[in-house]
Amino acid sequence: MSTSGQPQFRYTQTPSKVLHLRNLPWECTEEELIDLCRPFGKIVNTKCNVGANRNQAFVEFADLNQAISMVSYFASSSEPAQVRGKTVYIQYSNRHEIVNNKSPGDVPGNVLLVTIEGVEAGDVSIDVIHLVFSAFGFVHKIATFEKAAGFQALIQFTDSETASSARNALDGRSIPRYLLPEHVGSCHLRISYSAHTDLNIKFQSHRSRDYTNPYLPVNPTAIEGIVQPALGPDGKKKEPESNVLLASIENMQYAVTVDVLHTVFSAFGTVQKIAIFEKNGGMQALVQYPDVTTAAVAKDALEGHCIYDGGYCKLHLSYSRHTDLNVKAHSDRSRDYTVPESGLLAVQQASGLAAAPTVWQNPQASPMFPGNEYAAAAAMQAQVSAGQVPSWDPTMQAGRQTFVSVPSTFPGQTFPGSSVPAYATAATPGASPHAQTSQMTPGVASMRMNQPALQSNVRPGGSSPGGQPPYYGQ
DNA sequence: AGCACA
Repeated sequence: MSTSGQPQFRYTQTPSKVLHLRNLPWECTEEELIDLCRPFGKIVNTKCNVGANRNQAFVEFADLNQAISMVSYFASSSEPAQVRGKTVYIQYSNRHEIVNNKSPGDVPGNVLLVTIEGVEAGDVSIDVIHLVFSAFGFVHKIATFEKAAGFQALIQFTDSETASSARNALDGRSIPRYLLPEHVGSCHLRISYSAHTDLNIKFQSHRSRDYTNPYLPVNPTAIEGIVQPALGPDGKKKEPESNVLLASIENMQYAVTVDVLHTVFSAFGTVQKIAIFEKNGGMQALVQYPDVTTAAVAKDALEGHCIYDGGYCKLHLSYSRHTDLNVKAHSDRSRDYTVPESGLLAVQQASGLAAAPTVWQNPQASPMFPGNEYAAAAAMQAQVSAGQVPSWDPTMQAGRQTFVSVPSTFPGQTFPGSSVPAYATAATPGASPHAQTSQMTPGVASMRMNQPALQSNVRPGGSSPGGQPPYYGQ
């Protein structure tokens, strides 16, 4: 192996339509780069701020001859190539195309996604973050959260120019030591752009702030130092009740889709919204009912039971801190049943249930969250605990079905004497068998859906469900 | 002033 450590520079370089530019001024912008290169041809790609000093760049021309013309021009010119008065050295790159130029996080926006490496959430207060980023302009909102990647913050500026200046100045830098606790070692900021334009901050808390709205209520449970979970009679932590249940699914041998969950949870009342997300390699879901009472009944009835026989897809339920999920109306990871849908609408109206378009609070919730599930989730409800951050993956949209059938071929799925479809459809929110909930007690092997009601409804997808009712074994 | 990204 060559271990000299000295790069072997080639003095005769193979022409490439990609040019390597050095000695650029600090944080040279793409615009400055393009201004320099544009006279020689069509620029199809760039990569700026490359190298340890971020003073190198690559430019890719559409045509090799254009690159050659630029190199040739400056090779024979008495005036060197310059940016901001600095001489720029140009040579052919040793690669022939620029790859992976712009990840989603490189597309500028007014909201930054900041990962603070090497710290825990408690080490960097939101006030410190605010202080650091306010140097570049008015910070509108901040939402912080913890993810596998570390402690992260979404920081909303007025515009992408302000956000860019903050990013350019702070990316890769560290928060000044005097702002941090003693025990914190290095703490580098990794900054990219979020796809968000406006964060949805519900409370002022130690996790989230909205500096544009001083009257926003303070979330008492989210204030640092006041977090003291209520204790139940048995002395165990008692989580506050909620109309939204957090379901974690254990031993998930089979697919658990939004539709499966809707079927299961509709047995206890109208399911308004569902969001499925991954957590620590497992699967969790948030299920929203209209009221706490219904959620409580569902929680008690379903806790510890399995969706499928054989101990598969065992449910564990707790109350979420959410009260109103902000989810895509139709995706394979989430569903908002309060949003009228063609086909559904007719059924709902026919059954006397007003399809209330006013309930659709978040027409903006659908747009792209390119892979930034943490970001999307954070904005969903900024004060949410890290353990309950829903996410969804809009990239999965392409292959989604409107209604996915419950698989009908689960081994060991016993349901004696029943061939009744397991479907509670999105069209049957009113068909929920409250009257039956008393039967839905643990220990009962089969906890059936309201079968007549279910059968009376036609699924929008039109296909005949081949599945059997979910089985709630112990 | 000397080649990114995963």
